[in-house]
Amino acid sequence: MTEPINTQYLETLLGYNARRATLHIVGHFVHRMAEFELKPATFSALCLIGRNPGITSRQLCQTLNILPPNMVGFLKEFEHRGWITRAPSPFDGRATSLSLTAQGKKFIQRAEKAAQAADQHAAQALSPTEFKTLTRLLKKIHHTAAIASA
Amino acid sequence: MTEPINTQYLETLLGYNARRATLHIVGHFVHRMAEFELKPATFSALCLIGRNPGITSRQLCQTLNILPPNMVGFLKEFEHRGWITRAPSPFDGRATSLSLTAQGKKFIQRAEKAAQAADQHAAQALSPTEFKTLTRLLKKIHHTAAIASA
DNA sequence: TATTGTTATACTCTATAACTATA
DNA sequence: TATAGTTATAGAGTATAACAATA
Repeated sequence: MTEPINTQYLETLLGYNARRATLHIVGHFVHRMAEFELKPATFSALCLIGRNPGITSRQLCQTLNILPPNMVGFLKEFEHRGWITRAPSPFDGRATSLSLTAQGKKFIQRAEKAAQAADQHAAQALSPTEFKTLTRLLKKIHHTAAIASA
Repeated sequence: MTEPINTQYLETLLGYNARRATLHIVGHFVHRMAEFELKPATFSALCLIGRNPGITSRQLCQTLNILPPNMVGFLKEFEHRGWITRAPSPFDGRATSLSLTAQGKKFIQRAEKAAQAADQHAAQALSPTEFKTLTRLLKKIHHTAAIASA
């Protein structure tokens, strides 16, 4: 060990801090959600189906910024595990209407509790007020993208 | 188009917002830094070498949480482009001591300006105070990891 | 002609195993 | 015996091209 490494400049950058913090938070998430075999993308997709019964694959993709070919495997897995059902959309014969099964509802309910616990654990250095502030400012950032692409 | 998608629950989660915001910020970064052919990891590595002359590959890896095999290609590229020099470490015959060349210093100086501009552009929805608050809270989060692993 | 869901595939990023030379 | 740097390679995550069915 020689001298400590100077990281001061990098830590003035929003991008650097955002990337490092997200790696930390997602790391906790993946660790805690391992028992559910859910990762950020699959967890988010299941949550959205639960709160938006009848949502189509394309709507899921647009909302989560996932490309359609990469969603196919997720939905196949969800169906295979008995968490979702696919029905022809009543509005569009090309689309499929996604909903949670009773089993899927129970499962995601438990997973959502674990996700919140993972959040809290990853952000244990923050006060409740700081947690809320951080969440609000992050939301503000990624909502810029949604407005810009509308 | 049927009804709008409800994302309210997901947006209460720190992990979801952090991931989406970081994808937004890093997206801007990569776009703006394309002319320099630098991505987050290579940019950070060059910044650290610039501010820590004589740093070793291993120290770079530990500081940036990059695995040694994945650093090899970066350093090879930096050397090939004439941005860094490698010298045997005076402290340890196994290690190599990294420094920027005059050309590398000029290059990273321009790149750092562009990185700051990318940051500002990605966070244009935030006031200067909010920008500082967000940076501070993100730093607090990923510093937890550093302390926990010490 | 455009869009949904899909297959196949390529590319990038990250991770593991094993080697060499030095400590 | 342990560590620094390296090679080769495997695994995720993400991206593009092209197709059948429907609009």
